[in-house]
Amino acid sequence: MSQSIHRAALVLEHVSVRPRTQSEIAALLDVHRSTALRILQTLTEAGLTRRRPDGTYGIGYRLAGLASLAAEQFDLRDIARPTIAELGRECGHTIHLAVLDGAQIVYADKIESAGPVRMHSQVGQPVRLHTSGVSKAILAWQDTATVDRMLAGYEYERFTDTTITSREAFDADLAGIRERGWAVDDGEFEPFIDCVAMPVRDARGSVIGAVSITALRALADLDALEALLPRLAAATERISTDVGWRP
Amino acid sequence: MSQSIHRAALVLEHVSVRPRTQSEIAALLDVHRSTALRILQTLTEAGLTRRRPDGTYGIGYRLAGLASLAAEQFDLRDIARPTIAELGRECGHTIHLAVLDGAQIVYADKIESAGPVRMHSQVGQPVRLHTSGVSKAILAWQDTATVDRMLAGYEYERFTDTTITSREAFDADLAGIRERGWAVDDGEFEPFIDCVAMPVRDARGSVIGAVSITALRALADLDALEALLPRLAAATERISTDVGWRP
DNA sequence: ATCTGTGTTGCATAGTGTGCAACAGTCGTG
DNA sequence: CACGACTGTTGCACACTATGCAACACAGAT
Repeated sequence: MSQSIHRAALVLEHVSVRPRTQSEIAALLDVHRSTALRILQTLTEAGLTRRRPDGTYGIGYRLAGLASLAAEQFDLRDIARPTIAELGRECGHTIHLAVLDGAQIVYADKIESAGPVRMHSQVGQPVRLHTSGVSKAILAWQDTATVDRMLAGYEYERFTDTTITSREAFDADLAGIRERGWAVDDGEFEPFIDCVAMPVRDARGSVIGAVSITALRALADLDALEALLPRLAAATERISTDVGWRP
Repeated sequence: MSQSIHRAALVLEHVSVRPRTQSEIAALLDVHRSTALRILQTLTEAGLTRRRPDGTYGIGYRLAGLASLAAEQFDLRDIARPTIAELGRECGHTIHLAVLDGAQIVYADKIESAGPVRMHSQVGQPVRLHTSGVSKAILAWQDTATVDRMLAGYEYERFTDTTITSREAFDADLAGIRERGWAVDDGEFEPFIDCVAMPVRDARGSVIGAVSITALRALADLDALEALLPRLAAATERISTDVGWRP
């Protein structure tokens, strides 16, 4: 590993939190002031940091430019796949990854269970917003304007006795999800198929996706699924960390 | 300057365009394969690059995370100020910088001319969309949904004989702007005050702002302002480059 | 089975990144 | 206004790290 490059990366971490003076950087890295200056000069020449008018160093515009250029490479699905595969192996149920994709939520990935039942959810297809755990785990943490936009004209079609059929009831459900940190689908779309779901966050803490564990009630009822919440929490925290979120 | 850190920055530039193999990186940097591997290993450990399942290296999620964390530091106004100040000195007229700010366009900065006339545009205030050069230079390159959203319910108030007073005429004007690359305000808000404006782009080429040169017609008519277009083009290209755009 | 290209590792050393001393500039205090 | 403290900057000697090399492992093509 390259010590100099590692130090440069640490500089970027520190200045991304807030702009820092050269002496602060020297102290944080435990190096001499002249060493800090040279690291900052090189990073600034590359556009990764910039010297602000007040003499502090902040993140440079080119760093944002690089992230933008590479936007197509950031596929949550790729990064989440090993983690949800492991979760599927551990608990033996169907695992879904869904992502917020513009104004809709789509299934991004799916780990089929080894059991006799196949869930008919399809990767790439939109998620039904009012019944599925993943969509509720995403919507619960979106701002009101986004939720309003996504639910404008939405039809709360009844599928089973537990289907939510009004915006008021849906909002109440989302409030409960925010409170406890996870969502459920209590046979709301198909009788006897339940799931639990938790959100995936990006670097800024915004919810960009969700992962769920789904099972036929005869194999694992909601209590059994809720017992898996610690594993689900570990998986979504791992995925969030992998895409840049820090607790 | 640190050669190692400079090389790391070059690696980031190259892999942001598209994912690359380790050997490609070695060739691009003109270093040994083992050197390229160690640079990539250090960047990957820091999350700035990541090794994809196919063995190539792309930009890492943490880089996007750093840019997100630092989003509040990216103030187009700060970066544009020296360039528009120089443009103002060179041509002796009033210079405006406007930015796309959510669903509106606002004046972000203004360089007053040394002449007797003061434009009453105010930094921080919204721009009148159908008459000003900067707003048209921004709107011309927004997607239809954005333009529709911004112009929903908009009142095309007539101020002078040249004011545009319909959405159809406005759209035709925007089409002309796209074709020639710059916008004008031909006394559309106040008689005898004209301007030319050009767009500012971000790293992905999206138009995020515009710069204009405004003058009293008695001092510089539209022909005189159009003669300044090369200087205006150089200024907007400089600002765009400074915020990460590459031709 | 063989060849080629790519990825990886341990190691010696070329050469770079480092800290130091000295200097310059700024700001607060008396 | 002078002084001290702190921060920023530069040239330089050298400590030590980043480098290329050789050797090896592996995958894919022939």
